[in-house]
This record gives sequence, C-alpha cells and structure tokens, in this order.
Amino acid sequence: MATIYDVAKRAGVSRSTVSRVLNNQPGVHPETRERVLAAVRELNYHPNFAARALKRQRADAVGVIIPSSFREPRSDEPRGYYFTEIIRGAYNYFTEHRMAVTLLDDEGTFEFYQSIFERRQVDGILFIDLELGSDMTRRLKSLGFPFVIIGNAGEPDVVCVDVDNYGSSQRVVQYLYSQGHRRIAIINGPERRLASRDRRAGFLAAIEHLGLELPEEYDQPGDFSERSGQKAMRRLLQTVPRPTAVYAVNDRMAIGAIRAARDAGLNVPDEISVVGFDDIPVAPYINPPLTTMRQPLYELGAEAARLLHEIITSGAASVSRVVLPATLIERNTVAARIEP
Amino acid sequence: MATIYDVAKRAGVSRSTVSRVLNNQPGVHPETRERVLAAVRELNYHPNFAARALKRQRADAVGVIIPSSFREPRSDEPRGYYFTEIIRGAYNYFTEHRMAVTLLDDEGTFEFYQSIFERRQVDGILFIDLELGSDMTRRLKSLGFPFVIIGNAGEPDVVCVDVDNYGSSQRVVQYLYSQGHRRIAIINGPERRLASRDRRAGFLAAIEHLGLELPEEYDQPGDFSERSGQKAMRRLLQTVPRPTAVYAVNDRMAIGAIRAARDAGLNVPDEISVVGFDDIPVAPYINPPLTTMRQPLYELGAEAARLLHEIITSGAASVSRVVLPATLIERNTVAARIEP
DNA sequence: GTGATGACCCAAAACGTGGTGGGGGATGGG
DNA sequence: CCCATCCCCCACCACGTTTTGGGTCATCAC
Repeated sequence: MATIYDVAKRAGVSRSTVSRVLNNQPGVHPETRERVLAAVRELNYHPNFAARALKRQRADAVGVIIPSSFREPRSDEPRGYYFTEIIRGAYNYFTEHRMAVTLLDDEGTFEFYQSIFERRQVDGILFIDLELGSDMTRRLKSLGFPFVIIGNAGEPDVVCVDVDNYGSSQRVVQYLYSQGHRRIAIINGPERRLASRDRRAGFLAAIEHLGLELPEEYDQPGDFSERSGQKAMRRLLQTVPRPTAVYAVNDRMAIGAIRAARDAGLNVPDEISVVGFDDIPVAPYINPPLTTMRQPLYELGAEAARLLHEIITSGAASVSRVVLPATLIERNTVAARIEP
Repeated sequence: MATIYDVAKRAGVSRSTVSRVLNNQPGVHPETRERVLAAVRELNYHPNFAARALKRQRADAVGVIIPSSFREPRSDEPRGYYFTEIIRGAYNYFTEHRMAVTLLDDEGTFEFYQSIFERRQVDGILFIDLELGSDMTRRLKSLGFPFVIIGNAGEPDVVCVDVDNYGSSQRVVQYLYSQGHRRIAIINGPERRLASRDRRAGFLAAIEHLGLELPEEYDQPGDFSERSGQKAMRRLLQTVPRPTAVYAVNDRMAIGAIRAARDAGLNVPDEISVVGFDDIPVAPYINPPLTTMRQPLYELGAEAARLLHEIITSGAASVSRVVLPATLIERNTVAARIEP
C-alpha cells in the first residue's frame, strides 16, 4: 500500500510538498506539482483515511441513527421504506459533499449516544424519527456535538426538520370540507408520538375553525397499524349519524379502515370517504387507490443533511427548525358529497 | 475530550497499561485494572476511532455499495425496498459484531473501487446487485481486498451469495404444471442481467424436462418495468393458442401483465394465471393478491455479511458461493386448470 | 545468600498524515 | 559582485492509539 512517503520519493520531493499538492495549498511550483500528481497516479496513491482523520480531527463522515425497530425482521408494517427515502435524501447530499454516511446502532441510552460523539467516528449525527423525548434531547444538546433530528424534537433550540403535520392535517379537513363533507372523523396514531399529536391538533383546529361538530365517537384511537385502523373503522361505522369521511393519520390505518368498510358492505368512496397520510408505496395499488398526504421524505433527509453540514462546518445552523409541507395526492378514496 | 493519557495519569499508570486493560489483555494486576476502569468511567473516556484504526490497520467498518439507481429520485419502480431488506440483514450481523456499516457511493469505475480499498476507510465491501461484469470482478479480485457480491458474480472463485434463480424458476414451472397448466409463457427481464438469464434458463430447463412445448411467442422480452410487463402480456394474449399461465420474472412485470389481462377483459386467475418473482411489499395488496416467489433478501444480506466477516478475520471464506432458495407464496393469481 | 523465574508495569517507537518554522536557491536590483 | 527578496521545499512535531522490548520487584529453589 503506497504511502505519502512513497509518493514523495518517487516525485523527488518531501512529504510535506506532497501534502500541499494534495490539499491544494499554494507555494508549490506548477512543474513540481505536476510531478507529484504524476507520482500519485503511477503509484495509485490514496491518502489513508484514518491518518487523515486523526490529524485533521474530523472524520468526513456522518452517522445516521435509525430506530431499533428497523432491525426487526420483516413485519406487516415495513417502515423500512420510510428510512430508505430519508436516508437517500441525506446520502445524496453528503455524497455530493464528499462525506461518508455510516449507519449507527441505536441502543437508546444517553451514554451510548455520548460514546459515539466521544470516539469521534463521525462529525455529526442524524437522528431519524426517534422520539427521543425532550429530556434526552436537552442532554444531547448540552454535549455540544453537531446533530439534527428528523421529526419533532419537542424542544426549542434543537435543530430539527419535520413534515408539517399540523398544517397538513388542517388541509385534509379543508379539502374534505370543500368536497361537501361535514361529518368528519379521525383515526389517531399512538399518543406518545409527537407526529400523532401534531396531526390530531391540526385536525381539531380545522374542525373548530370551520365550525363543525366533533362527537366524541368521531375521535378514535389507533396505533398506526393496519389492524387498529380496521378496528377503529368498525367502531365508527356503528355511530349515528355515521361520518361521511374519515381521516386516518397514516396510510396503514387507512388501508385497514377501507377493509373494514368493505367488510361491512360499504362502498368507498361513494358511501364513505377515506384520507390517509404518508403515501406509502402501496397506496396507489390498493383498491380503490388511496387519497393521501404525501410526506416529503426525500426532501426531509436532504434538508436535514444540509443543516447538519452547516452545523459541522460553521458551528451553527442558520435556522433551528424547518417544516416541510406535505402534498395532497388525490386518488379515488374521496368522493364529493352533496350534504342532505 | 479525554485521551488515554488523561486516563493513565488519573489512574497513576502508563498509557500502555490502560491500553492493556481496555483490550482485555493479560498481565495487569486486578487491582490496577479496577483503578484504570474507574478512571475511564470518571473521565467518560472512549478510545479515539481514527487513532485506533490507524494503529491497528483496520477500521472495524465495512462498506456497502448500492447501485447508483438508488440515488435517483422517487421513481415508479422503487428498488429501495430491495436494498433496505438486504442492508438490514447485513447491518444486524455487523452491529452484532461491533462493526460499523457505511454506505458507499457507486461511481462504477475500477479506479474508484480501488480507491476505496486503498484509503482503508473500511475493512471490506459488500456489492449489492451491481452486475459488475466478470472483467471488473476479476480485476477487483486481483486486488486481494475482502469483498462479497450479492447476486451472481458470473465468475468462479469470487465469493458471492445469490438467490437460487435457476432452481426457483424450475419450481414455478413445476407448480404451474401441478396445477394443470400445460401452455406456460414467460416474460423475461433485461438480458444483460444475470438474474434474468438465470431465471430464464431455469424456466427453459423445466419446460423441456416436463416435455412441454414452448412456441417462440411464449418467450417474451421485458425489462423489469411494469409497463414492459403490460406490453408483453398484450402480445401474449394475441397468440393462438393463448397460454393458460404466465411467469413474469419479477413482480413489477407481473403487475403490468395482470393489468393488461384485465384491460383485455380477462379474469385473473380464472382465464389466465400469473406468477411473479420477488414478493415486493405491494404484492399482497394488488387485485387479486399476487402469487410469487419470495426472495430471501434479509437472509441474503445476513449471509453475505457472515462471509465477508469471515474473509476479513480469517483471510478467506469457507465457501465461495452460497445460493439461497426462494419460497413460493401462494396467493390468488394462479387457478387450477383442467386441461381440455 | 544468590541466581532464576514470573508478574507487572513503563518508555518509546510506530501507524500515515497535516502543519509550522526555518533554510536554501534563484532572481533581480544596486 | 553582493545582498535582499521571494519562492519553494525540507525537517520535525503532533494527532491518540497499540505494541514491543525491556526493566523492576518479589518470590522461590538451591
């Protein structure tokens, strides 16, 4: 394996001159520079990664921490897609900027995260969808290590990028309203998830803003799983009057809800409309194709990467919270309704 | 940031003793060991990653190279799922063995791959589904750097792990035959892909083995895209006699094929049966749910990781080629047929 | 009492790179 | 012809760790 010393010898110069050439620093005669470059090519020299990192005190690499649920075997609820898209966005950005992306384990303890910081294997960390809790977030923040959270950090002064759960839910209600719906129900996600809470809050705000009524039974719990969506829909179908539209705060539950409606002999969307959230890959393939809010996952990753890079290079991000809009994808699970 | 020197000073020993303790080497008094450990805890010391890698001449990290198609924006053919599953398998294995997984760019040139080797950022590389070609593979092999290919390496003596495309295709034909089908057609993938060729070869072998006929028109080209499957099916439907079953060598094309059949007013599976390959996430959700061969993606990744680890630690793999079986997932696109 | 034997521990030399201070050679002006 | 000036280039240290070749002390057998 060729070292910088070999290159120097071959080019007839000293190591430092080679270093200067490689790092594009001034003070090297063009001819010498060319000779060095030639030697580099001939020897197929590439700077040793560890040595450079050790000396420069930076790794030119960032870590991505994904929830440990990622590690679970193939399940009915493959969240893999979610991370893939986000990571792709971040990966493309970092590749562009000559930084490596390494997948980091998620042990979930503060000490573990701290150890990642301390060993300096990476220059910064991207937390994807971890729901760290504000206490953990604060402690991490106090370490002074660059990190960005994808999702709601639940804490000010922590840089995070999130989809606009609140506003998007408002838009769902407005859309349904504009289609003539007045009795609109919601199937919620798990309460501990900030994303769920934000979506519910946006929904409630829009309902109130439009002066609609929300009977208690229209506000159904769920846990993001298909099965929970199915169960929630069954309960909704027994309420009188029945809602004409249902907003399931993720696509999985929307799929379950549609199944429940069909099982009950109801036609979607003619007899009951359904809107989901996420736009997972199967959304266009279910029957009927699902109308949903598409999460800008790729952009989430890219934007988070940009912010992290900013923190790494300049010490701080220009903005501490970025919220990206979701876009409504109209397919076939919502019908216009002439209110009786 | 605490260094090993700080720990040594606090524990009142030399650096080498600290190092011995941290690496579980003998020759240090239990009492001293305890004192060192205490100092480590108090100072929250974690060995610097770069320094350790530099000295040890290994990074405790492996690279994963995914096709550059991974980098493309959200497309109609999201292969992301494919890599996700494979990477999960590999990731879990490496995490278990305290190695980091870093995503590597795919520039596609030999010089680039070589440079990854030379900079020693990783101890080994996993090539996912790259169809490197046997020339590239040979050249990489000659570098003597640990790497494993997921997919058919197309070259002996190169360690690779692949799904049993040949045998699985035979099983598809046998299955169809056992259901009473005698006129079986195939929709192929792109010819340059070894996976396509293997699947086609297995298909042909089984057809011949069973003494079935294969009119030229039953052997349709395709390119793995939904659209190409659709087109191929249209052509198939015009042949006389029409096939009673169609084997599309991936699920995307199977979906296209089903769409074409439905567009032509044919019922799947009653009038024509379809089998796919992959078991992509949407397979159970299309209408009707797709019968297909499930690729053991997770296991592919885990097995490749195991082999790579073996090469890294012991210099060579115990076996140079592992072939994993696909499993038939029976859903609703194949009907039993009483041959007229 | 003395030499041999272990058990522990230390100092110093790597690993390959980046940066810094200073030295040497060429060039041009006096 | 000499000196000042400016480029270039070199030797050397530092980065934080692992490893190697001892060195010191107590113990033990003779």
